[in-house]
Amino acid sequence: MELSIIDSLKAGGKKLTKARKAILAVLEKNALPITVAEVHAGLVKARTNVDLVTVYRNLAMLQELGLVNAVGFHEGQMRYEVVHGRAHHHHIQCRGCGKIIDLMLCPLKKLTKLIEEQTRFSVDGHALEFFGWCPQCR
Amino acid sequence: MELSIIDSLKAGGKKLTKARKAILAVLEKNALPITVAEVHAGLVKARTNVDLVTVYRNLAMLQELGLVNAVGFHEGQMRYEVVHGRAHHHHIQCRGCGKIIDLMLCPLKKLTKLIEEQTRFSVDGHALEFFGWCPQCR
DNA sequence: CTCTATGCAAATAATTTGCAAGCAC
DNA sequence: GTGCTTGCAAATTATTTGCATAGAG
Repeated sequence: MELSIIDSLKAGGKKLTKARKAILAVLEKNALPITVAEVHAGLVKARTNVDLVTVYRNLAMLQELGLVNAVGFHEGQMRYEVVHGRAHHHHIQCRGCGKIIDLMLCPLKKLTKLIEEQTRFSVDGHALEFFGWCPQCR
Repeated sequence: MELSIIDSLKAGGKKLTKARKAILAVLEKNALPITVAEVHAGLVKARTNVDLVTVYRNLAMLQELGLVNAVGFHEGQMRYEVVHGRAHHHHIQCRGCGKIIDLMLCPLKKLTKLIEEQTRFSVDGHALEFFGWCPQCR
């Protein structure tokens, strides 16, 4: 059985602050991974005053606890999405307009085993993103 | 048949300068993807004076021509590797020491087709990196 | 000789750090 | 009350841009 977000915070010795509730709310409202600036903008729009630095610190903390996922599209910045309650998945981004779409698939289970045997690493994660051109941009 | 690096530069209307030769030499000496700072350090060590800005500009240009590949490990900076003469492949990085290893495999050919059908994107690339702990760090 | 490429300075953008005050538990 | 959290200011790091000069073809 899976811990709730709040339980996971407690288990990590973290407090449930106004800032954290608000940041999680913004992330949960957005299905797709968003930038730190977009999280912050979402907080401002919700009339929640949270410093940008606090957003950075909490996203890093939530990532350590495994509650959010960092996604990099080679944009010069990271994007974040909530993990909780969602199936493992990947994304594709349009090189034209930057649009992102969820891909509810992952072909890497078997491969991970193989890599562990070949490299002697213990593999505990992977990043997989696709790039291309969306119907509007191509 | 594949164009040589020099021919690819010519085809792109680019000049073969001392800086470019030196940057490509540094990249070719390193089998694994290296950071911009590491490219620059390699130039300095080879007693080639090339400004860091020139390194940035040339890596961007070489990437546009498809001669180098940008790899992101969520480190806050990009890494680059030469494409020329190498088989398509991916990497794994140790979360402890940062060590990178080549993985000479790619399981994504069929999946790409499927994604194109499902999303109506035309897919022209992907990024796939693995993370874990190397034998020394785990 | 012409047009691209480079160096230098400076700007921008993303992210991190230090420290005193605030708030959750 | 105590210690984790936050805000604010400032530092750091990565990357980009403007412009005059240098160099490849």
